[in-house]
Amino acid sequence: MPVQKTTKDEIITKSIEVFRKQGYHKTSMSDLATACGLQKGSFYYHFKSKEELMQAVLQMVHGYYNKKVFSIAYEKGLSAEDRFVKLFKKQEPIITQDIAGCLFGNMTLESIGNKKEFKNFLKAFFSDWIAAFQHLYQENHSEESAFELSQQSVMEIEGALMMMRLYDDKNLLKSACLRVLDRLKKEP
Amino acid sequence: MPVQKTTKDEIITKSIEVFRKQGYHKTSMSDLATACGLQKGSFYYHFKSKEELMQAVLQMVHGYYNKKVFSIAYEKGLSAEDRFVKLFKKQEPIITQDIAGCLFGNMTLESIGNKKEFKNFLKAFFSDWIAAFQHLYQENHSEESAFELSQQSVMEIEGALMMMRLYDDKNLLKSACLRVLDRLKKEP
Amino acid sequence: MPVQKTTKDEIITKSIEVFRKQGYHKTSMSDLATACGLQKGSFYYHFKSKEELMQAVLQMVHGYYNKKVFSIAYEKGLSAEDRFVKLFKKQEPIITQDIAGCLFGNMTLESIGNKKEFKNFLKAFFSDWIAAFQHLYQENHSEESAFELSQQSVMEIEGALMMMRLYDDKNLLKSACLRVLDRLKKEP
Amino acid sequence: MPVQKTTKDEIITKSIEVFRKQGYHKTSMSDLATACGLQKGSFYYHFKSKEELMQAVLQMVHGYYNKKVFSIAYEKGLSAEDRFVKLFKKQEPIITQDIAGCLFGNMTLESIGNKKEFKNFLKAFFSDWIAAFQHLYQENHSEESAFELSQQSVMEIEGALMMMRLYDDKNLLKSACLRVLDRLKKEP
DNA sequence: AATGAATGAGAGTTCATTCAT
DNA sequence: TATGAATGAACTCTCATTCAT
Repeated sequence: MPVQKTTKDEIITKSIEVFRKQGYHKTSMSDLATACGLQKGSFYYHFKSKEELMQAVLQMVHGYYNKKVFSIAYEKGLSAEDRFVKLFKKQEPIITQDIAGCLFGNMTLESIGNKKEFKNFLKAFFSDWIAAFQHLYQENHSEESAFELSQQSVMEIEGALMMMRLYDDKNLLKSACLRVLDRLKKEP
Repeated sequence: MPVQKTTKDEIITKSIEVFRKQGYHKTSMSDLATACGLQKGSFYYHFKSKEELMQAVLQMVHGYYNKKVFSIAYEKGLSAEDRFVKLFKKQEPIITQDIAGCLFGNMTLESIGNKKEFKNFLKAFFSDWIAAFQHLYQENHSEESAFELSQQSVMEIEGALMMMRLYDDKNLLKSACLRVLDRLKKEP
Repeated sequence: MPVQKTTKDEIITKSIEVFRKQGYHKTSMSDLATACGLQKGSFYYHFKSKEELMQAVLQMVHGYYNKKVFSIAYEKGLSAEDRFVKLFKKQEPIITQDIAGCLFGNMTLESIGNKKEFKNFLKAFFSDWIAAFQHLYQENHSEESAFELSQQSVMEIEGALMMMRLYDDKNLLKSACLRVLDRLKKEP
Repeated sequence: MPVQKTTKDEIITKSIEVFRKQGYHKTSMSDLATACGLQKGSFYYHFKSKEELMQAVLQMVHGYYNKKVFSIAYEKGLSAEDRFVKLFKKQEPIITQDIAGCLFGNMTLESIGNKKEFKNFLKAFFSDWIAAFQHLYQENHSEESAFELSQQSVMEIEGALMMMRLYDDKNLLKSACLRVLDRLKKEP
C-alpha cells in the first residue's frame, strides 16, 4: 500500500543476479518480483515482457563492462601487462560472485538454441570483449594473431568459469587468467 | 553383453538431441513426446519424472563417451598424438551436429545453479574427460602438469563450443583442438 | 481425482449457452470450466485456445442450424408458408431461451470490430440463413427480390431479438416473425 | 446555456469512438487513455470507474441524439416524409462512420446479459428513438399502429446495421431506411 | 506398454483501480 | 488536474504429473 518508488535501473540491477544464478527459463517473474520487492504485475509497468527485461539486463551489463572493464584495455599510461592485470582484478569479483559465472556465457549456452532474440546482445558483448583483449595482445603480436589469441583467451576464461561453477573452485579461473596473461609475453 | 534394444534406450536416444538443442527447462515433456512418437503420459511408464529421464540421458551419453571416445586415449599401439587425433575425429561430429554443442557443457551452465541433482552426473563426465586427456599428456609431461594441461584443454574446448554456437562457426572448435594437440608436443 | 470423461462435443454444447448469455470477452475460461465441470487447464487438452473453442462453438451451432432449421426451408411436400411456420417453430425456442438471443447476432455486434478470426464463421451462418429464406420467398417472388426480402427478414429478426433482450419481451420476436411470414403472401 | 467545454466532455467524446468500435469489455482503460492522450490514472479524477465512464458516454450520445436527431421528428413546417429524410441524413453518417454501427445497438447485444447497470440507459435511448418515429408515423397511422411500425423500423435499422458491419456494405442501411420511409406512405 | 483425459500448480500477462506527489 | 508507480485480482495458457483403461 505504501508507495515505494523503484527505478528501472534498480529492477535491472536486482534482476541481473537472479538471472545469473538461475538462468532465464528457470527464473519466474515471481522470483524477480520477490527479488525486487515488487508485485509480479508491477514489472509490466516498466518492461513489457520477461524477454524485454532480459534484454535490458544484457544491455546494462554490457554497458557496464564497456565502461568499467573493457575500457581498461585502452587506458593510456599503463603497460599492456598492467592493464591486463587491472582488467582481471576488475572482472574477477564480478564473475566469481556466488560462483555464478558470466551472465553472457550462461545465457549463451542456455538460450542460443531457443531464444534468437538474445543472440545479437550476446554476440555484441563477446565481440567487445575479444576486441579489448586483442588490443592488448597487439602490443606484442600482429593484428591477426592478436585476434586469435584474444578469441582463445575468452574461450578459455568461459571454459574456466564453467569448470569453476562445476567444481566450486575459483582457482580454476585464476589459472586461466594467468595463462591469458602469459600469452602476452610469449613470442608468436 | 546381450544387446537389449529396449524402448527405454530409444527414448533416451531421441531425448538427447532435444535436450542438447533446447536445454532442460525449455524442453517440455510434450516436446520429448513428439520427438519420441509417444504420448506424454507414456513417459511415466519408463521414467518417473523429467528429472530422472535427464539423469538417464546424462548417464547414457557419459557411458557412450567412456566406451567410444575417452577409451581411445587408452588404446595401445598408437602414439599419444595419433590417439588425440583419433579421439577428436570421434568427438567432433557429435558436438558439432546442429551446432548444438556439448550436452554436458550446456547442462552445466544451465542447471548448476538450479538443479543440484545433476551436479554429480556432470562432474563425473568431466572428470573422465580430463582423465583421458591427462593420460595422453602424461606421455610428455609430469602427472601434475598433465592434469593441468588436460583441465585447460577441456575448458578451452568447452569455451570454443560456446563461441561456435554463438557465431555459427565450427572452425572455432577445430582451432581449439589444434591447440590442444599442440600442447602435447611442447615442453612444459 | 476420479476420471470423468468429457467429450469435445459436450464441452462445446455446454459452452454455447455461456457464450450466448455472457458474450465472448466477458466469458472467462473459468466460467466455461465451471459450466463444464472441468478444471481450467483441462480445456486445453481439447482446444488450444479460447478462440479455437469459440470457433468450434460457432461451427457446431451453424451445423445444427443447417441440419435442423434451415433445412426445413428445402423440405418437399409442404407449402412455403407451412415451411416458414415450421422453421419459426423450430427456431423460436432456441433464440428465446433465457432471452439470450442469437449467438451469431450477439457475436457479430460484439466481435466484428475486434476479432477478425470470427468474421467468416459469422458470415457463413447468415448467408445460409438468408439463402433458406430466399428459397421460400422465391415461391412468390423473383430470385432477386426474394433475396432482398430474405435479407430484410433476417435483419428484422435480429433487430427484434435485440429489442426482445432489451425489453424482456418475447412477443417482439413473434411479431417480427409474423411480418416475415406476411411478406410471403404479398405481391412484390 | 453557457457552453462549457470541460475536459470531461472531451474524454467522453473521444471515448465514444473507441467503445463503438471495440465494445465495452474489449476496450481497456489503456486504450481509452491512449485515445484521449491521458494517463490511465487521470481518468479516475473525472470518472470513478470504467462503468461510470461508459454511462456518461451513453448519456452524452443519447443527449446528442435527442437534441440533434430525434428532435427533427418534431420540427414544425416540414412534412413527415421530409422530416424522416432529414433525420436519416443526420443519423446516417454517425452510424456508418468506420462501419462501426450504433453504440446502443452494439452495447445492447454485448452487455445486456452481463451489465445490468447499462440496461436503463439503453432502454431510454431506444424508447426515445421509437417515440420519434412513432410521432412521424402518426401522421398517417393510428397511435397504436404507429408505435408498432416505429418499433419495427428501429429493429430493422438495427438489424441492417448488424449486416452492414458483417458484410462491410453501407447500402444495407440505405435500403432499410428506404423501407422505413416507405411505410409512412402506405396505408395501414 | 501405451494412451487419453484429467489435474492443479504456476507460468507470463493484463487490467481496473489507487494514491502520493 | 494530471501523472507515475504500484497493486492484486483475474486472465489465458503451459506444464509435469497421474491414472483408469
